[in-house]
Amino acid sequence: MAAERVGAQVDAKRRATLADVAAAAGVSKMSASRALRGAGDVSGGTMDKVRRAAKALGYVGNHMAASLSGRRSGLIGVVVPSVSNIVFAEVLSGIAEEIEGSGLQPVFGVTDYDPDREHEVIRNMLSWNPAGLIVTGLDQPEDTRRLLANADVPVVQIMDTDGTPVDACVGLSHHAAGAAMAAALVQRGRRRFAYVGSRPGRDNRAAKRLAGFREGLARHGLDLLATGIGEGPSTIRAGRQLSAEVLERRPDLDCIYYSNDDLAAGGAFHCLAQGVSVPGTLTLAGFNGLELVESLPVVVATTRTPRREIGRAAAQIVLARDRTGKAPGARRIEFKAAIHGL
Amino acid sequence: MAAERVGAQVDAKRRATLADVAAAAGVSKMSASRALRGAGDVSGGTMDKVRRAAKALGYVGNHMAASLSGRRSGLIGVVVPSVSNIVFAEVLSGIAEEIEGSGLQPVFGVTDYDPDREHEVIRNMLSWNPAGLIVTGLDQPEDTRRLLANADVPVVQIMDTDGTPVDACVGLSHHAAGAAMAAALVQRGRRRFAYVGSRPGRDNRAAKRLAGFREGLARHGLDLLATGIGEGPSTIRAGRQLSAEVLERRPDLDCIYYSNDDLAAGGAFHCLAQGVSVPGTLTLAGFNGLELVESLPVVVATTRTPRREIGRAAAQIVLARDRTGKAPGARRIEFKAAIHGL
DNA sequence: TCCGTTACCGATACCGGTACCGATACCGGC
DNA sequence: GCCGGTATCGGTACCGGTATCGGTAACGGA
Repeated sequence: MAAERVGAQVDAKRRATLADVAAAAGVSKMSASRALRGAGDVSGGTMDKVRRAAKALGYVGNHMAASLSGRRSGLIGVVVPSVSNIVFAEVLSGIAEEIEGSGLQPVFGVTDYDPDREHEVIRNMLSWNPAGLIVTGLDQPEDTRRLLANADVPVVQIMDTDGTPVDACVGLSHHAAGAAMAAALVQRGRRRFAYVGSRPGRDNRAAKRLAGFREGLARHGLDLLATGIGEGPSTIRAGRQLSAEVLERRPDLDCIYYSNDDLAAGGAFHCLAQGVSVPGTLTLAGFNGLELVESLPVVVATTRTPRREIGRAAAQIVLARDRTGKAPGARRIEFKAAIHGL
Repeated sequence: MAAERVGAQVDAKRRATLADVAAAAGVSKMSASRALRGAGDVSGGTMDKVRRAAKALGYVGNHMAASLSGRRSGLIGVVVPSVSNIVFAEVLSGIAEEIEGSGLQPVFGVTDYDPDREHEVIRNMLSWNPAGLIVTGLDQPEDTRRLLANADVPVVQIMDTDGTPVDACVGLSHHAAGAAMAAALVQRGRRRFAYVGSRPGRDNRAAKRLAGFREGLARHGLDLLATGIGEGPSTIRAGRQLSAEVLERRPDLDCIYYSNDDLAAGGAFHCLAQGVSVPGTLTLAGFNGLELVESLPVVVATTRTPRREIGRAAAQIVLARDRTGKAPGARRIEFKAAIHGL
């Protein structure tokens, strides 16, 4: 008894389907499908009969069905350790920017730096059979790598290039970044170093930077005089606290290298509060090149990382593969990390 | 010629399907399906024959098919104006936290504060027929509201409660927050106010705060003596710059209210660099309660907003609806915004 | 012994699209 | 008037799962 309402919402509740649109336009499902997605072989007349019908019915389409039917999925999986970290948020932002208008949608999963959860999240992503997968880091355990390798989708590992990607990678060498910072600091006359970081073992890119940093120091016969390692997450507050502790233990330091800019900002705040002259008496160096650090009222060194660009480049690789089918394309994109504030 | 390899990967390339698993386990697709997702009516024996087969084949499943077939979709759409803004990133984080383990995946869209793009993004989300939609803000244009209202999915509008939600909303009253901050500042003896914000017209929650703030001042017969409005995004740098400008025009100010904490932090940095005593000579007030502001070496007032909790609450509403089918549940959750630093 | 339950399983019909390929109509050229 | 070609269209068979429901076997009670 609701069947005669042809032009209106087909049924008070049920969403209009392609079949409804086709019926309303008086053509077949196929023609409607072709017309709506602009695939060839449709006459102008049919075209706008269908368009009109679709609009009248408020047709929305169903990506699920489209993805199941055609091969292409329209979803791109993004796996990051954390979203509340501005660094990854900006990567996401770059990805979103790049795929804007491509018809793809980013779906994300958060691992919280836990390898098991990462495995689970990736597995879950795969079951959406996405057009591509962007995952953070290069050091997945073997079973996760297998999972990625066997999945028949482009996989881009981001942030890091110190290692061998499963498929493609976009990022920078953290080892080199650490070493470069050490070299630059030594060149500026710094000799008495400490390192401040947090949650050892969770973020192995930070570990690579530290390793590089120590090697850099070692090349000049130097080593760290102290380290301050926090248990909690890398916050400004933690940076402030750890800096205070480390400086109390070794008041003779002339430089602190932080595992990231949040901690470094905390160090700067500590120095501002204590009247320690930065970078004169004490030089501080972080990592990431956050806006925060670069606008501080004192100069703090940092390594700028092109987060948005990494996101964009990764998305580009996926997009390219998605269009060309299976072209290998870029396998490894390494951005150079510029030191700022020295 | 590859057909005889039964126990191995079915075909070098093609992913194993449920049918493959079922065949390998010697049961029907249905039994395999039931076994794998733990839906009742499966014997223990069948259960692990299937489990074993699935593991042997490296079966991953296909959410697309499941979502198309069953009614439930497994995707939850999140629409935010920006991800690189830590505020929204934390909301995302709360959402991800809450739906962890529920089998749902968040898929996000970025509107960049553009209503047209928002409409497009929401439309696009809808075509994934998600289990729910979480969109930022309460002030969508009429056609977007219709789109949301007609969609047969739970819709939660977040961040704001000053207005009428399409379905449900979770957030806080920005108008009240602005007014409360004005009252608190006046009570602390401040009289000569300026406002610093950016990009007028883009962020209408900021506009609501400003309106509330002015009303709060008006209640004491006061008004803003100056405003500094930036053209670009709200960055620390912009805050620093705008603060300098406003103070140059009106050196007699005793308080600046910022549209958010990023700008306020910039103000604090300006004061630190210029040796202006904060909050003695000049009181600064921001909005959001970012960690950054609360760990500054000077005290800056701010309104704490429960971003992660907003995300969680919104996700909870969607989850509840998803399980119970169509229970109305909470329609409006208003968090109180606490002032900090005064 | 027979029947009603209960527990488990499988055939079938979809879900809403798209790929593939065959059908039809219309055209110009011979 | 017939033929081949081009431009459009539609029928059909899926994509890979799940809901539904009917069927079978095992089991307990009368």
